Amino acid sequence: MFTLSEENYLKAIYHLEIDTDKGISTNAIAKKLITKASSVTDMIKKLSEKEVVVYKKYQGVKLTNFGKKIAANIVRKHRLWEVFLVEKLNFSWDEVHDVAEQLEHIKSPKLIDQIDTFLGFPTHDPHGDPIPDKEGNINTIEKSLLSTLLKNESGICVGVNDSSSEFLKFLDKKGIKLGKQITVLEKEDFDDSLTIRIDDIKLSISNKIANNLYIKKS
Amino acid sequence: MFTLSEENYLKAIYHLEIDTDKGISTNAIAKKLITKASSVTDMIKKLSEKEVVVYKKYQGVKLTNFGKKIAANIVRKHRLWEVFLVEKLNFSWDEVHDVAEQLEHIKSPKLIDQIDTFLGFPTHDPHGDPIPDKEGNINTIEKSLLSTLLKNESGICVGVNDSSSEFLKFLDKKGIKLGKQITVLEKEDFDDSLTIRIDDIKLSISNKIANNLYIKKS
DNA sequence: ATATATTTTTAGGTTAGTCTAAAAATTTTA
DNA sequence: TAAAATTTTTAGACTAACCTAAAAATATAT
Ligand SMILES: [Mn+2]
Ligand SMILES: [Mn+2]
Ligand SMILES: [Mn+2]
Ligand SMILES: [Mn+2]
Repeated sequence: MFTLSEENYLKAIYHLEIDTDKGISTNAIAKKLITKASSVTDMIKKLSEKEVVVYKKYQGVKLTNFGKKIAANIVRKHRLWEVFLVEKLNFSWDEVHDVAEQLEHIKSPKLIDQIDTFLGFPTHDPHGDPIPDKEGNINTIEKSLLSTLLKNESGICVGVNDSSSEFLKFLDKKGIKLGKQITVLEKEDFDDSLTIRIDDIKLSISNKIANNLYIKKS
Repeated sequence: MFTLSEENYLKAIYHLEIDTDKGISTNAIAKKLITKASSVTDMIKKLSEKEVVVYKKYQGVKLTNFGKKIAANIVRKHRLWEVFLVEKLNFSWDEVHDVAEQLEHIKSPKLIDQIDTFLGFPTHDPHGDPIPDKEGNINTIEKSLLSTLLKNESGICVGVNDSSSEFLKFLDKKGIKLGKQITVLEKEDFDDSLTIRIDDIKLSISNKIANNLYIKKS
């Protein structure tokens, strides 16, 4: 069994491994968990003892298959709880993350199974992120950052890169939701801002926004 | 804000105060929490600093009004989660307690409000225990242990005194559920066992059972 | 290639929450 | 009411999870 802190380290490493095949550096983990590198070294040694990570001094860490499974299960719980909060308890998508950070640590296999059933086996969370199955497998779909689309390309909005409350509220205000069709009408070389069409409305958005929205091209 | 451990101490004291007006002894708390008296003394000092209990050496502790409110809120969360698990997630009444012990510590006022609404503002948990309102008030009803009923008295089964999984499963097997009408047909002086009628079935139950079932006389 | 900068680890400390053993206070018994 | 038993507190230690500061290793720049 893993402590709350150990679970958070595993999850952090799991998320960091999505972008790379190399070992995850002490500093990267420290940054993600808002802690100190020395604390990370301590914890990594413990996780290594428990055989959830492989660690060689100065080389960074990698999750073992066992570690990946543990981590994926925490992510699974996190995302299922987020769906539950939005679908059943009237939370908005910018309110669920912090509560899910707590709920993901509840230990009860039956509970999460029943939540999954109750929700009708959802495949994605409210932010468009895929929900791992019980074995830890995830179904990744082909998606591109809106900022990489060319003029006249279009697709469906399927996810966010930044799921901070501020960004999500901003999207709400602009009427940008998952599932909406978006077409790039103009790209400004000057500041990389875009003019897009969504719901037959023209919208001008900055590069920062376009860099945090995922589109499934169509 | 209170730690998980502090919350468990507050809840333990809260439950122990139901049976008495006197200060709650160090040993009683240690027994309830399955810990050592010395640990209790340590924690009590901390809780006293935080003004949730009043403590004088060797005199036991009492919750302050503030402490009572905190404790009642944890009990509220515990019982609402138990209702949720039974009503919405197909848990049986003997499976919910341990999960609720974890869920009661989740910090999100909105979450518990929404669960309350989602459940239709239940007043009692699956074991017949009253759910405190947001201010910490509970609605106590007049109830008697089945063992105290006289021959030919009857009433509705409204609660259990022992909510261990073993006892609850035993009740399931015998067909004894909350809400059922129970009539005492016989009382044996010899071993204080009872013959009762429930659903037009005659049942013989030991004093130990009768001592753990609450009846609202009618 | 050597000096400089950065990253990582080690060493030593802190706090929360627990424990055992012993001392002190209170309660019970005779 | 004095001795015995019990309860409670204190003293000192331990572990998990952090921290700061310094040392060691690695990476970068000239
Ligand atoms: Mn989240
Ligand atoms: Mn999410
Ligand atoms: Mn319970
Ligand atoms: Mn209950």
